Amino acid sequence: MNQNKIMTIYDIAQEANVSVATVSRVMTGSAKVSEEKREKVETLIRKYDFKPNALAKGLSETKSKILGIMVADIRNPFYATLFMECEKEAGKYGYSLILYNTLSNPDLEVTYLEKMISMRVEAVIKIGGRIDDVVTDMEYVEQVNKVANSIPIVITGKLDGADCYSVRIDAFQATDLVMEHLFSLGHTDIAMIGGSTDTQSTVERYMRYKQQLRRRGIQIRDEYMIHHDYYDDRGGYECMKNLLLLEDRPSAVIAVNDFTAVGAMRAMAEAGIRVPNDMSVISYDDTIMANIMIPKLTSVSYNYENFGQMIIETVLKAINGEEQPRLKTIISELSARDSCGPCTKK
Amino acid sequence: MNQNKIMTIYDIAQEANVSVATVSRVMTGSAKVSEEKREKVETLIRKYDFKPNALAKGLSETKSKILGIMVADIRNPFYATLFMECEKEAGKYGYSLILYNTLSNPDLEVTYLEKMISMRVEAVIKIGGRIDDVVTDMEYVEQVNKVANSIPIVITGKLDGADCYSVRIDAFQATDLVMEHLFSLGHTDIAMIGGSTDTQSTVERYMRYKQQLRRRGIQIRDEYMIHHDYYDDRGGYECMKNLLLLEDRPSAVIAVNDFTAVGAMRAMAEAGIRVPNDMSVISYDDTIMANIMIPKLTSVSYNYENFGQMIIETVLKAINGEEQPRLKTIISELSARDSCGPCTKK
DNA sequence: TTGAAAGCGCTAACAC
DNA sequence: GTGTTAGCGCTTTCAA
Repeated sequence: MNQNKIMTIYDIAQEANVSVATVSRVMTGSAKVSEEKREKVETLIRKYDFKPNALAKGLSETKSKILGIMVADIRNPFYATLFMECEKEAGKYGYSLILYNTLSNPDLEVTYLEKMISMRVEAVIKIGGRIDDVVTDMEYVEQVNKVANSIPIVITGKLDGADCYSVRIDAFQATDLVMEHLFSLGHTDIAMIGGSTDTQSTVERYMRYKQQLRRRGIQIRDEYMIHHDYYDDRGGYECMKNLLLLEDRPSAVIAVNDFTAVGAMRAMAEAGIRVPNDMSVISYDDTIMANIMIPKLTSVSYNYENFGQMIIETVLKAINGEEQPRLKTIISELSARDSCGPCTKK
Repeated sequence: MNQNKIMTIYDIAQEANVSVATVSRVMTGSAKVSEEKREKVETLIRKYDFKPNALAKGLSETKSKILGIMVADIRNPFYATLFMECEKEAGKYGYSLILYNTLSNPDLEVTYLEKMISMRVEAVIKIGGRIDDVVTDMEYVEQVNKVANSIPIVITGKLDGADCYSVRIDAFQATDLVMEHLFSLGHTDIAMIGGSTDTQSTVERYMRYKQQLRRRGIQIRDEYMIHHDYYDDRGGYECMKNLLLLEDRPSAVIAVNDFTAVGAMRAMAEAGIRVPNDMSVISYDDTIMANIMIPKLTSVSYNYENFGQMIIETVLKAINGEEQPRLKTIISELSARDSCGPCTKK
């Protein structure tokens, strides 16, 4: 195995007694070629299973046909699903995706950004991560903008001085869905748990949550809002532990993502609290986990396929220099399942 | 944004009054350069934030510094985790990963294989997928071998005529762990569910399961072995539904992966069967799901970090043409958690 | 040390 | 239609 001479168009051209230009033409279909020569060339291509060198092609055309995509952690089903949809859509246009996991490591973000530049990816897609920090780190934004200067960047977070396109979930609309669902079930004592105060999308959820309570004339209780640095099950577990310390417990709990809900439900199970009989749980993202839990989680759902398509569409337009809005918005739906029930609190 | 002239070594060379060769030398450190010129060049590099074109570099050196990786479905935490570890390890050596999801679509597998060749990835990593089919599709293997002819391929499945390197889990050893654990808890009526008869690794698990029963003089019952085409929670759910139809139910159930276990546990919950009091559940892969379930799943665990490292190590050696075994083996450990208990069946 | 120039494999402008 | 050739941006002999 390994090493049986790799073919080039020169080899093909020679054996076919034509010029490399002709070979190139039949490969790309960029110009007319006589039936006869085309036949000959195509036969050889098949014979040798010739695959043109994408690096050379990329170099020559100054387009790599590669997109770079950075996610916080591909093990999170939210990211994985979105990645897949992006891949599917990008594939239709001949693009391949280089994936980088930043693991929320600022240094890695920068390192990877540089790698992508070197690789001459035609656009970078950033899903989550530092760009969504509430307090904008100007130094970082500057880094990003330096890149954006030559390569289009599409993010799923907020903009705030960053020179990118944004395709993001409308956190307000999503939260309205949650609140209305809970209200319709008679809940008024509602808590919100998980998520960091550093993350814009989280902050917006809390903001809207408070607005909605206020609108209904329901008192806002600080002890019903519990943040956590980690968006994993541990975070949810700890938040819920704290919540359960309260004398007057809520009848419903909103978790900022499925992971958090999962952790919360563990804490509840340990405390002998039944979902949804004793307490309702609702969350965001509608990942695979929502379906897996017992009871199944009611969760805010996005049309991931649309989401991915919109990202890629934005990428493509940006690459082609087409005019388009800087900010596009994804609206959510509610996947009502089994973790929410009527308010039973007297 | 977009387009402020991208620099090349020519631009740098010109402004520094040196030749491109010199610039190249300071970038790669491939040869001595006078302190003075080096300074000048480095200053300019920093000034313009110059990043060399990886495509040109790749073309020139005929090495892309890219690895292609094909997984069945990145949404499966098993694949996601392994991907991440590979990325981490590959990054140490300057490699980036292009990820492709085959979604078990044979056509896609071939398409992606071709893309990788074009991209001149230095090696391809295949995790799961058709190469692990029990009945070897000779046509497909031929396809693979044609690739392997010029690019090293590392798989996690069986070989069987495929000209690749394999880093795989020892299914026998893993299953021994499972059986011993169950035996030690007093179980003898043990079922195995999920997984397709088309998949080698699954078949091996069933095989060893039977061997172990036989060894202990326990009767093998066909109705205790239920296969399913899908390795997801639905598969597990349906298998368990069937199992529960039985008059004489097992006291413990082995699921071929966490997903299957999860689905099975749903069916059990619906039937009012408590885990582990009424029935024990154990599975393979120890993904995030194992930790999330209530009760937490006992599952066969691999050291994913080692796994990833071994894959990359194999890749690297293959790229460098170093001699190495065709088959390397990953041994498993058991993560004992809460889903298995002593046998309570009278 | 340093520079000139060939070469990596492909595309596209140009001339025939 | 078809071939020649000049890039694309970098590395690496080969001389000097």
